[in-house]
Amino acid sequence: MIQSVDRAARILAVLGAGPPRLGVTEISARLGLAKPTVHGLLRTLEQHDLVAQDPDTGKYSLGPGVVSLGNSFLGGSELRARSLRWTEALAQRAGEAVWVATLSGERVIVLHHVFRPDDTVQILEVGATIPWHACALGHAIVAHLPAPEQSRALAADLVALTGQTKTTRAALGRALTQVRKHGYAVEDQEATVGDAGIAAPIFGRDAVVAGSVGLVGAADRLLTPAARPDLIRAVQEAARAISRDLGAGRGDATGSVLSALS
Amino acid sequence: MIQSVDRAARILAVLGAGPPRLGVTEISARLGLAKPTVHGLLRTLEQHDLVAQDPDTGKYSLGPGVVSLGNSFLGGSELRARSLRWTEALAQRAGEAVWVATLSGERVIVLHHVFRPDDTVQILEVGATIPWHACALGHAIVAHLPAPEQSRALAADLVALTGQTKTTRAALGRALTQVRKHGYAVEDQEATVGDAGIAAPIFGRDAVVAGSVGLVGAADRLLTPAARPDLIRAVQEAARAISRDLGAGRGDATGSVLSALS
DNA sequence: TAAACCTTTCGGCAATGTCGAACACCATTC
DNA sequence: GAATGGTGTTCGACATTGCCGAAAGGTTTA
Repeated sequence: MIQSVDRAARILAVLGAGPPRLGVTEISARLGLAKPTVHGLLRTLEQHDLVAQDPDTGKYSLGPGVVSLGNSFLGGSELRARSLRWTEALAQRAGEAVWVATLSGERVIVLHHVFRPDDTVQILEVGATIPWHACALGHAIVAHLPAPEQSRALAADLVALTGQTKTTRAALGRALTQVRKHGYAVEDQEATVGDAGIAAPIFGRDAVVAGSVGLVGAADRLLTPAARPDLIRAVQEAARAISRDLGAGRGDATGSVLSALS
Repeated sequence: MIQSVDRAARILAVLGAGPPRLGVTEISARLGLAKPTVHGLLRTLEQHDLVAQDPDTGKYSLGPGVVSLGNSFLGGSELRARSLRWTEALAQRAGEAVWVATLSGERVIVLHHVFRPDDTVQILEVGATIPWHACALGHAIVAHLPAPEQSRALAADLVALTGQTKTTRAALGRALTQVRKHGYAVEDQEATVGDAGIAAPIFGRDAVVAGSVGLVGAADRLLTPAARPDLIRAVQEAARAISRDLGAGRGDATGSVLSALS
C-alpha cells in the first residue's frame, strides 16, 4: 500500500463525502495529517484536474476530471453494457423505473437508470450511491456474496434513512436469508419514504454476484397483492437474462450452465 | 508535485482513455515505468475502489469509486446548480437539447444536459468529454480565457473529428476572435457529422469564464437563416442569466435580496 | 512437454515525501 | 487603525518511503 497514494485517495473521498468545499486545515484535521502534507497532495491532484481550488476562498473541491473518469467507467462497464438490452423491456413491462447497481464498499452504486415510461419529469440517478442495507438492490447483492465479504458488509454501521430502515444485524440477516431462499429482494420504504424496491441478483462467470437489477417506485404501486407477483417475475427474468449475457460474455460454455441453475 | 500520486493519476487517465481493461505490462509500457511500480500503485488504487481487477484475466479497469466521486462533483458544482433553473426554459424556448460544459485540460466536460423537448429517445451525455477545439461550447470558453491559458489550449494537438473540424491554429484563432467580437460561438459539424452547436460563455466572479452553455442539434435545424438569430439570442440570454446568478452566488450585496426573503 | 507470456513477490539503495516552524495574507475584532 | 486569530502557503532537514532489477508462481500458447 503506497502511503501517499492512499492519502490522496482519502482526500478525494473526504471531498466527495463532506460539504462541497473544504480547506486544507479542515482536510488535514479530518485525516490526522500535517497541513503541508495535505497541501502537497492537493496540488498534485489539482494538476490532474481531480481537485479544483476556488480562486477566491482558497478552498478545495473535487475537479472536473473525476466526472470524465466516471463516464469512462460507465462506458467500459460490462455489467452496464449487457443490461442495456434487457432493462428497457423490463421498464416497459413493469411500468416502473429500472435501476442496475453494483456494490462498492458499503454502498450500492447506480450504474444504469431507465425512466418509468410515462411523461413525468424524473431525475437521472446514475452515479448515486445508497447504503446497501437500505435497498433491495443492496440486499440482492450482499445475500449472494461469499461469506467473508458478507460479514464484512454486515459489520458496517447500519444507519437509519427512514423509520422503516432495518438497522439490526439480526433483522438484516433474516432478510438476507429470505433473499437467498426466494431469489429476490423486496424493500418497503427503507431508503426513501414512499418508495419501495424489488430486485434480483445478477451473476457473472463462476456464479459470483456482479450486481443487481430492480424496480424502484411508489410503494403503493409496487407492493399491491395484485401487481407484486408479476413484477417479481419480471425482475427475476431480466436478472437471469443479464446473467446469461454476462456469463457468456467471455465466450465460454459456462454461461449455459448458469442459466440452468435456478 | 508528489511523484507517486502523479503516477497514480496518470494510471487512472490511461485506464479512462484507452480500452476498458489493461494489464500491468501494458500500463507500465505506456507510462514508461517499471512493472512493480505500477503494480503497487494499482493495488493501492484498488483498495479505494478507484480501480478494479478482473479476477479472471488479472487485467485492471477503473473501479466503481470513480463514479461516485463524479456524482459528488456534479452535486457540488455551483455552475451546474445555478444553470438548472435557466436551461430548462432555454430548451423549451429553442426546442433543442441544451448542454452546460466546463473546461478540463484540453477537453470540455458536459456537466448538465437537458433533452430536446420531444418524444424521441435520447442518450444522456453528462460526463462526456469533447476536444475543446471541435465544439462551440469549447470555443466560447477558450475565447475568454486569460492569454497564457489560451495559448496553452491552442498548443494542444488539434485532431480532426470530422472533415469540418478546424485543425489549424490560424483558423481557430480567427474563430476565437469572432467569438470575442460577437459574444457567441457557432460550430457546424466539427465534432459530429450532422450536428451543430451554438454556445455562449458563462462568467463567474471577477469576470472569469466558468464554463459555457449552448444548444446542440441537427445542423439543418439550428443554422437556418430563419432560426439562427433567435437561437443565438436565447443562448446569450441564458448565459447572462446564469452568469448573474453565479456572480451573486457568494452572498454579497446583490444576493441580499434573496436572503431578505427568509 | 516446453516455451513464452502474464501478474506478482522480494530486498537493497537512495530518492522521496513528510512534518515542524515560519511566512504572507485576509477578515474580524477591539 | 492596530491587533488578533484564522487561513493557505513555503522552506529545509531528517528518515521514512516508495522505486526498480531480478526472480518467482501461474496460465495460456505452440
